[in-house]
Amino acid sequence: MPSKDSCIVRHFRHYRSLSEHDQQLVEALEKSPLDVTAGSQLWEERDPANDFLTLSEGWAYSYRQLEDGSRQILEVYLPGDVIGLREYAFHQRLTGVRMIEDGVVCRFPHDRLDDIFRQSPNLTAILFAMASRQQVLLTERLVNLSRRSARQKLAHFIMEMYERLAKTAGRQQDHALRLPLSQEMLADVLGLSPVHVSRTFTALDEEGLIHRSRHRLLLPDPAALADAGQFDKRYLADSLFAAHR
Amino acid sequence: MPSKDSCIVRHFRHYRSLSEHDQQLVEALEKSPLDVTAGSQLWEERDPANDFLTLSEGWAYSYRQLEDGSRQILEVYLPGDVIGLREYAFHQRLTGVRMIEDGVVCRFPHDRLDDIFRQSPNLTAILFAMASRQQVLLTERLVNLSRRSARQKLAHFIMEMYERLAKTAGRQQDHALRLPLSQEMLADVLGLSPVHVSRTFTALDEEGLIHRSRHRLLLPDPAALADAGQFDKRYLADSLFAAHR
DNA sequence: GCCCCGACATAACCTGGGTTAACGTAACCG
DNA sequence: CGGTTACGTTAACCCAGGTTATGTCGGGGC
Repeated sequence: MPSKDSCIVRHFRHYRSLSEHDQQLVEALEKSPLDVTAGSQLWEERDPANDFLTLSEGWAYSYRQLEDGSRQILEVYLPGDVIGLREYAFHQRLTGVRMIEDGVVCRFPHDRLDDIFRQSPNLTAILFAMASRQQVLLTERLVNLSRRSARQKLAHFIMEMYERLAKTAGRQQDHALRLPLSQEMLADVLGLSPVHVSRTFTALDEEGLIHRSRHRLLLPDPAALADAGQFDKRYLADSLFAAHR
Repeated sequence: MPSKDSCIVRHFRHYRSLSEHDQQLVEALEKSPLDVTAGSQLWEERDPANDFLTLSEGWAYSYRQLEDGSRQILEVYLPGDVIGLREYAFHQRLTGVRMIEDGVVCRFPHDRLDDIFRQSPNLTAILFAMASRQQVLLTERLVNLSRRSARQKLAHFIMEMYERLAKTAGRQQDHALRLPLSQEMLADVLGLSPVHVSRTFTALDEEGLIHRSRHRLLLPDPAALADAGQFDKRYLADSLFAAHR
């Protein structure tokens, strides 16, 4: 038993406090940690879908590969996220998942989720909240993709990452973030070409909205960047009332 | 008690069989049916989010209104769908929802869901499967929006509706569907301008991939249309194994 | 029968971002 | 320390789809 809560347990606690029994159930999900290296494939489209992953360390992403060779990145996962909830009702994976950097993951089977449904309505609600949150993130990404200009897309995505990281890392109000994505990956997230990502980055830089050095970004004025990207953080404000009874 | 199952109950049964008690729980969700007219707003962005809707009759859609006046339609709901699962973990609505045609809906509070979590792991799994399915639909729409041409987008959307309707209506293998959406709404679904929807419709028509009369569509060769839209129905193949134990 | 109105069609013109391709630059490696 | 490789930059050119504007058609009211 770890002296400090794992990031998964912390993620669950974000929604509601856990009973002793709940905590044991959650910790059981992390029984078999697995080291994975940057770029390694956690699963592939059409693989049988019988389990989920908890991401303990490192970043990951899910994507769809299209017939014409292009690729759409659907979601970027940070430590603490549960991967694969999407495919609970499917027998095949519909998306691939890869690590962005070295990290640690834990697999647990769909059946384990059914155990939780039976044993803890509290954890069930938390998991439902996580699914809800992921759907909302996806919704916002969809809007970002279809209705915003390249400049807005990039600004919005940076702000999303900035806010999500602030939450995980406990409010790093330092106006900076590490974004370990290549411009090619950003292009695949935002539905742009890598070339145009570069152009847009340069433009934001020249306007003084961001400052770049390697994979580190400085945001001199996050509010201005949020404005440039029509970023409204309400969609990240997920929470759950305390369990009644 | 209705002599025939309601479409909600049928939707639940699609995933797994229901015990007597389960069925009563589901039917309780439809206690207060409400007639609603075409175009009426079921909820608005920023409304307090304390309940869900079951859609018993008619079509509905959810959307986001952007600052610049444009609108993105996120999802089209058909009879039997549960609306609002997305916002379970939020206290505010993040999207508006409107009826496309006259219909019947039933509201039930978030708390009712917690009751279900406590009383029926079986129904819980079904609801989780529904959330999973919705996330997958959203994922596919996202890919459609960001990576496909206007022609592909329209063909894909028509095929999606064709297949979804086939499931609800019990395989209407008649190569036809009723699509009660104006071209303006289609534009807002597909991230196109109404003008270009018209152009694209005409093009598909001239190629003989579809045939139009009012809101009725004929698909002389669904397979060809699916091909034109890179439509792969795997993402609609949601199901759940029988409950074990 | 005439007017109105909303939904769709068609054409001319414009633009944001794609494409291609050449070039810089940094990290790594033998 | 020169070569390789991956990643980012910059510029020239192009096109899918947006915009604007005008026209058509069908249905409802009177």
